[in-house]
Amino acid sequence: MSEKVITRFAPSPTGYLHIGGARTALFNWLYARAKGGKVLLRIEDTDQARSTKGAILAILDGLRWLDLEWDGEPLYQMTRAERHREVAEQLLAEGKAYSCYASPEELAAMRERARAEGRAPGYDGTWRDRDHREAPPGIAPTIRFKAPREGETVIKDRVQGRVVFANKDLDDLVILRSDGTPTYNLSVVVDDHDMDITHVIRGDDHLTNAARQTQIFKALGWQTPIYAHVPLIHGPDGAKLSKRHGALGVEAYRAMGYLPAALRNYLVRLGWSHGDAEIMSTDEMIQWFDLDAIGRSAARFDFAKLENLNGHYLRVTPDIEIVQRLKALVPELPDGVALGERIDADGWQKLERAMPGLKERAKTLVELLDSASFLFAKRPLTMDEQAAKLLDAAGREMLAALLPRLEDVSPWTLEALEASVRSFADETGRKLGKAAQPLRAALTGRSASPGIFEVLEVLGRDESLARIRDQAHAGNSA
RNA sequence: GCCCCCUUCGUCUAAUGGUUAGGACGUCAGGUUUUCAACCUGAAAACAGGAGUUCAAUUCUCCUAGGGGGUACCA
Repeated sequence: MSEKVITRFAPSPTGYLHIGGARTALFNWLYARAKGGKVLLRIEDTDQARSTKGAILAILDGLRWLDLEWDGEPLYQMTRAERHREVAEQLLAEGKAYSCYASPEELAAMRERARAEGRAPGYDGTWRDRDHREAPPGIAPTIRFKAPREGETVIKDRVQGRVVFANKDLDDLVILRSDGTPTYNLSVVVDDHDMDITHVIRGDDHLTNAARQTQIFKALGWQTPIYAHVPLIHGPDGAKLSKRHGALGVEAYRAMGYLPAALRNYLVRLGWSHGDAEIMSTDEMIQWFDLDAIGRSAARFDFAKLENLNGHYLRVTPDIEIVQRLKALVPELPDGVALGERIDADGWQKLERAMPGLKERAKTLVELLDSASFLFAKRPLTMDEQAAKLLDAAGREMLAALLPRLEDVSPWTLEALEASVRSFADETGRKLGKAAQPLRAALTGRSASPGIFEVLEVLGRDESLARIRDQAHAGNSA
């Protein structure tokens, strides 16, 4: 085995890349990068009935979006089925495995009986020592691993510590299905060995599997990798993650307008910490990450904190990058296609110019886009409830009075506009807010927006004046 | 049922055999302000319960409770 650290992320392609999987991938990636090693990607598709092409694509896509590039080509475990079968045959030949002719019905009955009698529902070992000549005809057997019945199996885990399983509690598991395909526990052992995996970092739902795999490693005379079983992520209510709260594919987070950097930063702090560090760059994560600082208790998923982090990353991301991300995001949104058509080249330019004021205020890209909608709105604007309130008689009167002042502003720059409006407010004995709020309503249709002078400037002279006239005049005719 | 794991503010977590148990998010109250955010200041907020070890336990041990995972010809 090489000295170099080799980790692997090994998702099964039976669904999207969920948030727990994403964190596992991140931990594997970080550890490999921290130690100057490699992360391999292995698609565990030995269950052909449940694996789908779409899931594989979603997983690869999710990892790329999170910017967790793996080393080398992804390995599809099924392509190694022949090798797995060889190892199973070897075990069989060495008397460390045996053929089992029990039918699914018999197994179900066996479990039923065990439950009724209050025993562990595992396989009872019927065919372990039974003569093969008693095998029922026409039945393709499974191959079962002959697990040790006495003693204990100990796993030394970098997160969980020393965990001891009594061998009597671990039954003889199927390593080769009756159709000759390998099952998970065999494939994992063979591939982890053949791929020189040094560290297995995965969810602690695999803790029992670690014991079974250790037994197989031993039977094969191979050295086990170093294990690190990370606690799972729960939903906000402490229960298992469900679709309603967080057990979404990473693409769902992308569609909700989260930034990969924010999601990574959020996930790395779920179960791992480095003193009081909260916001950290990827380089810092790599520098600081280690297995020993991973906690042993499950964490709950908290959208509020993710949002806070996302807001932070939005504020520090360059404007042009945000525009690019929005361009990529828009088609994924509900009504996104229509929205995309409404935003022309000029619209995207306006968006970029308005970005400093917009990104300051948004928690997600979706929210940002929504607050930018005034940029693309067609006159006459529809007013939301708050905006309508601001445009009462006094508000409209103010606009009518302010209008000629603005018409005289030249050049149409933020500084000149601010000077003009401020002097207007001064001279007419108004607080700035009394002028700014109706103006904001007229220009954006809302009561909250980026700074009003930025809005005027980005909208441009003609559009701004037209929007103000719409409201000033509407007041007269009403 | 059986096996395994876990338990510090609402949430993520830090630290320690002797501390005012720290930080962050969220909440609340102020400040700033053209709105909303952001930002600044402050506040409330935790060692699951019970035994034991010890001069001393949040920290070590055990038990209980609660939560989670596993118990497939799934991974």
